Amino acid sequence: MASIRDVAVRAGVGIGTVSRTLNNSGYVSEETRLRIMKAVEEIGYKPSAIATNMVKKRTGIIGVMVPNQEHPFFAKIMKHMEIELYKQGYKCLICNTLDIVNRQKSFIDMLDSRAVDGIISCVDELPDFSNHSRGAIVSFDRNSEAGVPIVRSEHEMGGRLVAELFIKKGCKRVCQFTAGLDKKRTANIRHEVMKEVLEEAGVEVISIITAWDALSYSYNKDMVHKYWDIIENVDGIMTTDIGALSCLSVAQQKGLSIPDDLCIVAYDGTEITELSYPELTVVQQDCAEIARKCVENVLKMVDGEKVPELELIPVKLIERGTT
Amino acid sequence: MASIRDVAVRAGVGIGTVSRTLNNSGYVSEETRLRIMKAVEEIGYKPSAIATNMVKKRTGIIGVMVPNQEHPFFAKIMKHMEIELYKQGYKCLICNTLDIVNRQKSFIDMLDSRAVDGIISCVDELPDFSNHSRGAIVSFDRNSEAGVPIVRSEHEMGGRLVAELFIKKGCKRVCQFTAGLDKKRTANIRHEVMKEVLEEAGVEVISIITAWDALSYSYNKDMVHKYWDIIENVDGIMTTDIGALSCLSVAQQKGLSIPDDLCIVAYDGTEITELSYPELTVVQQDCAEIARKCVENVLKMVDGEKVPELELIPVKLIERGTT
DNA sequence: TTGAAAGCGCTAACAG
DNA sequence: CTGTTAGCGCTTTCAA
Repeated sequence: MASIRDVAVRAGVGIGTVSRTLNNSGYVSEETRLRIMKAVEEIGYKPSAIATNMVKKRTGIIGVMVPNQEHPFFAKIMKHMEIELYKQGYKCLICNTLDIVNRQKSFIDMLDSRAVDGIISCVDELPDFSNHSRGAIVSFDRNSEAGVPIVRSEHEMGGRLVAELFIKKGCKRVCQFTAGLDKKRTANIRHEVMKEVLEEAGVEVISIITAWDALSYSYNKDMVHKYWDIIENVDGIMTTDIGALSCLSVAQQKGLSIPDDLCIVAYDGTEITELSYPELTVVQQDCAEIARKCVENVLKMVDGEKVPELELIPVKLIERGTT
Repeated sequence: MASIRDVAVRAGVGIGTVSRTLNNSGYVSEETRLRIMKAVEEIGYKPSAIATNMVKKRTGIIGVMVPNQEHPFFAKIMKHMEIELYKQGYKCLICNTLDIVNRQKSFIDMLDSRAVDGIISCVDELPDFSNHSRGAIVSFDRNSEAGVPIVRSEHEMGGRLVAELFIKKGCKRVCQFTAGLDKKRTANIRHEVMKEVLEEAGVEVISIITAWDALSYSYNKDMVHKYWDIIENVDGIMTTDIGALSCLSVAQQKGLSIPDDLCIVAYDGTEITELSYPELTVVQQDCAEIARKCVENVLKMVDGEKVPELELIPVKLIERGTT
């Protein structure tokens, strides 16, 4: 593999001059520039990114860690992150944690080994950072407890919007599937807030705790069947996209009329919610903006700048056919 | 940032010895090993991956290039690739081409600059490789024309399975949405074969050419509406998951009874096809196996081994509620 | 067993 | 304007 030295020899110049022309830094006479470019062309020289990394102590790579990139929400977020990183001249390395601690750990380790310049992470609990350089790391959608800056949707607003919609529709008994009501986990905030607002208005709220985040579509459907005796006795339900689609599907199968018998609201609002009939009413997270903000902040941290501890991205209620 | 030299000084040994202990290569006495590990611990030393790359001339990174990672099929494939690469000790860098040539090009360039050890690619036409080292690159699901080895589903079988199913169901007029009938594009093979088998059996086939691959869910629905006068006059339709879901949704909206009025078969068979009611009948691609094979082959190429020009992965027909 | 030395390919002073 | 030199942090001979 040709190196910068080969080019220098061929063009009859020093390697410094070659470096300067290639990087457009410092002065190079037009004549030698041409000679060098010709040599580059002739021997098909391509600079080694690895060697540049060595000198610059940067790889230009940001790692993105999500539970499962196949999940529509994460797939969408990641796509936008890659696009945003590309705009900024960075590359995007991925890790599906699959809720396996070892995977998280080995990914985080890449920060220490400087294999990546920074990390954008979405895991419930980051490993203990006490032994780590801490480096450039931002978290999104989940809490970290480790003093890592976080970017997330304004789930307080989301929960309130859903509650108000249910009230407007005259619902009296509402059910929500949630991974818990512990506010430490940011995704639970919407459920907690919805519950508060609804109960204040005299609406009964039933919270079913499940591993609802599981990508497994069949798991979601199983849950709907399992709790059907509850669901068929409520007039409103809120859960994530996949869960909502499962509810709709099972409800139709059981002969319910949507939204007359049951109002369904999907949280996340990825495109799959437009594929059912009727289309789902959703609270939509602004994935593009979340991604943009994460990238902006992690790159600031790479450059040693400070970033806010918390960034809130507004959500949007879109009323469609299930309410 | 502590370097191997700092460790050596602290432990009172040479850097070679430190390297040997850390990599478990060569002889090191238990005593000095302990001393070195202690020093490592004390100064919190973490080896620099960049420096190792420099000397090994490898990054341990494989690039994966797809049109759009948000698309359910690619999201699934990529997840399995990441998992498979992780198993083999490799990391996974992503690129959404978004059908932008510059993006493809700059990604492929990483092979030349040795920023990645190999590439797994899914684009219609790879850039001209005449100026490239060619390196370790495999293609999946799409043709390349560049002599790049390819891994893909056995779409011939897929097309035949769908055709036979339509025949079994007594369909007389079948419609398919396709990006073309040109067999050079591997995704078209199934459409071409289905058409042949069906016409041989006396079934009329209508092929509608669209940019059906577009992720845009709304685009898919628009197409269904646009060609509704055709669709309402056929008794069978085959297209990809998202297209099929769109058809089902619109058909239900128009009051058709599925599958009595219209049989729908989705090609790809990702999990979203289980979320509708009725669930979609599908031809399912084996994403995990495609991913496994791609990884296996690209890593072989990284090691200089030869791999087959073409690997065919069987598909599976799953009859559900829309046929 | 272990230390010293020679690179890996490039960038960034620095001296002409 | 341009060539030389000194590393970047690590692995790997090669002697000792």
